[in-house]
Amino acid sequence: MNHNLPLPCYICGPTASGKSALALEVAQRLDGEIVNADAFQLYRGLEIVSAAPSLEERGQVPHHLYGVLDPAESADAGSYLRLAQPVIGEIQSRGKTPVITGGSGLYLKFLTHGPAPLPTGDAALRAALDARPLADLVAQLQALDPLEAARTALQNRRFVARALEICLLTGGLASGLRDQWAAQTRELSASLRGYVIQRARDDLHARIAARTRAMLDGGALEEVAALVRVSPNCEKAIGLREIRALLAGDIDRATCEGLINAATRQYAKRQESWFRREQWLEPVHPAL
RNA sequence: GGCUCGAUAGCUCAGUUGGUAGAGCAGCGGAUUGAAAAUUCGCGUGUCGCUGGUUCGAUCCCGGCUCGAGCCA
Repeated sequence: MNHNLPLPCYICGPTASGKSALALEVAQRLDGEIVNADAFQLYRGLEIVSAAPSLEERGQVPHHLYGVLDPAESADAGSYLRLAQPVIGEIQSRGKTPVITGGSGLYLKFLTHGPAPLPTGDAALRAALDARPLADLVAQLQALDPLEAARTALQNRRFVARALEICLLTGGLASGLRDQWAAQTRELSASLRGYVIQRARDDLHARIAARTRAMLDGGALEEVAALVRVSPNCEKAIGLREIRALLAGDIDRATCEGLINAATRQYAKRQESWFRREQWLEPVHPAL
């Protein structure tokens, strides 16, 4: 590691906690540039629904990796890492501080702790695995890699299929590869710096409700209506399904708003769980 | 005004032939290294509308009251 390069600064927190605004402040103070770490703000044409920074905000400080993917493309933590690393390196090489901000915990984790030596997901294999009963997958994983099976939440189809996928793709043991990564990543947190925004639940929920309303009033319907081809990956953005149902006349506006709020609150809760474990993050409690 | 039905968790409701009650959703907590705004695990949070009566014991049975829905006037 080159110690002359500015160390990145991470700004984390649940959705609607005010990450973009804080990142802007930090970037201005540190002479930095902002790098997106949000799985959905990567997509073009999803700016409103994904609550990406406004053009006005982007004008104040250079922003990177916003709207760089077509909605028809799919992404994953690995492809994000390959996208982000050169951008971050380039910012550092110019003597600027990368201010990395976003709510996608797994993507951030790839950045901070590196990828495990595991194969990329294989769409065809996944389709084949998805077609089989969970009990089958569990039995096969237990046969191929009993240690991995013991460590896996066997009710979670995703996790079982992924573990099995690794074994089948590598012809080896998923558990062994994961151990390798765990060993090399143990001391990394010490050299990281970053902040996590923490807000009282009531406050966060109020901010979520206000933001949802502003989205629906501010062009989200038109944005969703304009989406043509959307990858299964991008399809999962909160708000897409709900706004489509509204556009189709299946639900009314109040119902749509309520559904989006609930989904967003649940997402925010999962994010808080994730970031709570990242003990290297320093909590920040913004004044209202 | 009369009759009927309903009133149980934050919401929608189930249930107890009388022994203080349980589902879904919401909520809360957890897991989580290539789908992650995904996926998944755990947790019931309650003056059973109010008030008398019967009973060893009432959320349940009976009377009255209040509120809501419907029907008849």
